[in-house]
Amino acid sequence: MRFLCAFAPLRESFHLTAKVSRMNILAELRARVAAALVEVAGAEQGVAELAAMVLPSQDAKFGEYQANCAMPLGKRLGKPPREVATALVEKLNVADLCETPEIAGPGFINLRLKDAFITAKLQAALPDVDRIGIAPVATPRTYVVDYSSPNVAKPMHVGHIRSTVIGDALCSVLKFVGHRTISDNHIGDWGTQFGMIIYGWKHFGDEAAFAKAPVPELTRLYRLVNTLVEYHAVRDEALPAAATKVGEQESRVSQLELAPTPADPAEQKKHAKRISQAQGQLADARREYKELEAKLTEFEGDSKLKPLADAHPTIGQAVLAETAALHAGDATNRALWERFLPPCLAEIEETYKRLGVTFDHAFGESFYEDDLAGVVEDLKKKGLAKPSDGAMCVFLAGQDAPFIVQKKDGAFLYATTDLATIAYRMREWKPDAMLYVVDHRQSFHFDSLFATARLWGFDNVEFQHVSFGTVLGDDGKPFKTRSGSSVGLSGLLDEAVERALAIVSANDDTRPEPMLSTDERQIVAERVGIGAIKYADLAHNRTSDYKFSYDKMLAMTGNTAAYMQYSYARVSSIFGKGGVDPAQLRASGATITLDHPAERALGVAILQFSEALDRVVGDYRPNYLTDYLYELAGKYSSFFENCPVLKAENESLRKSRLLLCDLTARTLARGLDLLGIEVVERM
RNA sequence: GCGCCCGUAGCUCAGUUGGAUAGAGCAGCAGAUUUCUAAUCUGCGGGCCGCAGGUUCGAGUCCUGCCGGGCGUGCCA
Repeated sequence: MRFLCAFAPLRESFHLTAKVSRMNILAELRARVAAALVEVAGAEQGVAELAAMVLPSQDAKFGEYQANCAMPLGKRLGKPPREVATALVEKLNVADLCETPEIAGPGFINLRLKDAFITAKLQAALPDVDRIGIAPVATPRTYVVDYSSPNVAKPMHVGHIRSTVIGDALCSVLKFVGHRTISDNHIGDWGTQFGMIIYGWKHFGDEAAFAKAPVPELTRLYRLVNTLVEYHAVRDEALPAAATKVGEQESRVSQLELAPTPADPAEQKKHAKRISQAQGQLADARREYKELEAKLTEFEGDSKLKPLADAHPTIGQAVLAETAALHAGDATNRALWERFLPPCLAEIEETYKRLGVTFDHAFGESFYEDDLAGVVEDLKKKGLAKPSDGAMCVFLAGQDAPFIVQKKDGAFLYATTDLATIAYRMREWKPDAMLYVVDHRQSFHFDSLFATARLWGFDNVEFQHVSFGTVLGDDGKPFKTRSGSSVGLSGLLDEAVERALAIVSANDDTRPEPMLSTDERQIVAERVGIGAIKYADLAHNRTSDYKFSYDKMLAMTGNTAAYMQYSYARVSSIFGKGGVDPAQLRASGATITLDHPAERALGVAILQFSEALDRVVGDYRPNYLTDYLYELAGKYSSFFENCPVLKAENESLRKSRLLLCDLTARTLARGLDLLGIEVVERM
């Protein structure tokens, strides 16, 4: 399992071009600019790169898009940028899309879309109910997306949210854009944690408790064994090691303090800094020692645990032996494993059901059991793996630590399983890309894994560690319960829904006439609560850590699920209020006109949906989509404030605006759907 | 020690492969409600983008050094 990133994924521009979907406005403008660039400068000037410098404008006064390529091109050609810009504009054939391009500042080319073009595009999107006019990519790629990957030995917790939610969203977006996706939940069902459960069952198992509620019993065993193993590890290894470290730091500090003070002021400063750093490290070491000591004292004061620990002095090794026996085909352990696995999987499935997350496959680690020995053999045969300190290791250029594929006791590791998984996926699915949505702390593992896989022969596939940061609590430290254990996922969802219900009810109660029945409130609360957790996760840049806050994620203002869902409900309600059936309206031949600036801005925003999706795919960042949706909702609000719809001045204007509402609603709903968030018609 | 990541408004966070005057939400202040759902909207104040150099027509963004924080670093996943 991978639950437990940090380098940003490489920007592989050669993949970007292939991944970009069909002709949205931006892609079209880039193509037009590219053609002009060839005429002005010739094909050898890096046309694609220059054309990529057509970007959406940041300020409406510059039009909708701007081409920034005249400056660098001017540099290359040794001509004034404005002159180059003028030449480009002369050759630029965009009359069907834009007003006459304007040159501004040092050589920006500002492009303002024609109203007729906007309305034509919107009109074309109208009948396309599901895709809102977005055609699939011309050259689909095959993506394997590896996400969630919980450990079956213990309940899912807060650490699984990001992988599950981000992975699911990326899969949906990739698929919608037109790629082939294969989602695979690489469940941890074959590692050391199972040795713990097996050992626990053999010594502390309660048959009756298991019959009554299997998963809590297994969780109890896991926690118990884990505690006992930890006790011995702390007492015999960690604490002595911490003591040694304190001693080392003490002597280092005294050495530094006794050393003569350098005469040179700069050296003096460095010297003082070294001392203060060493002192800081000494304080850290002492604190760590005290913490371990306190842990030990607390444990030894526990009248139930201490005797158990004494009765199982070699539990750490015994657990590993159980794991090794399972891997070696021991009949008893195998039978236990087969007995324990189904209830664990059923429990996990419950959570996925609630989250609305599905997978094409859930090949756990155990699926690759039979392949592991062969993987190591092959690596040996190809000279990639060699023995070192009794283990089989792959030594990689530029890395101090080897990639260990087999332990000295013969057991395999997740490195082995991951390699077997890659081989399997390449053989069966022949993907163009393999995405691992796993937290940033495993970046070293994936660097090694990918490097090894390439050496092994899988060098014609894009490997991506789609890493993400940690979910933090209010204190800025990893989100934990007061007692220091990780927060269970299902409890987290419960609380979000509970709080959402209170908010929904309180709001509805303030109405002169409550709008929602008790049942409806419950449904809304479920969608708002779960949506809040998902959206909060997706709206943050995945590489940064973020603070988990119910209050913030459930807020009705700002970039939250509740606000987005509210926006959708508000748009939708217009149809009910006006007695308008969207399908009939679309078929009625009514046309869209753009008079008010707010209408125009909304129309352009709707057309830019596919650009947002392209950005998500390009960088594997769902927050680009939440940003887009938030902006779209903002544009709608502005439109809603300024442009009466049902009370429009005349019938054609009313219909035009209703069509804009329809497109907005569908875009919002589709966007949220791609993020795994459900909408409601009323809230 | 080495490697990776982060440092943006009082707080929580964005920042489109280097673009024009660095943006949201919250909090603060001032407004809008006989409403198309006010769970909303409008406006104001608030920033040596950690510090110092460098590259560039142009740097929050790229390079170097420093300061501060997080994570990782041979038999867990």
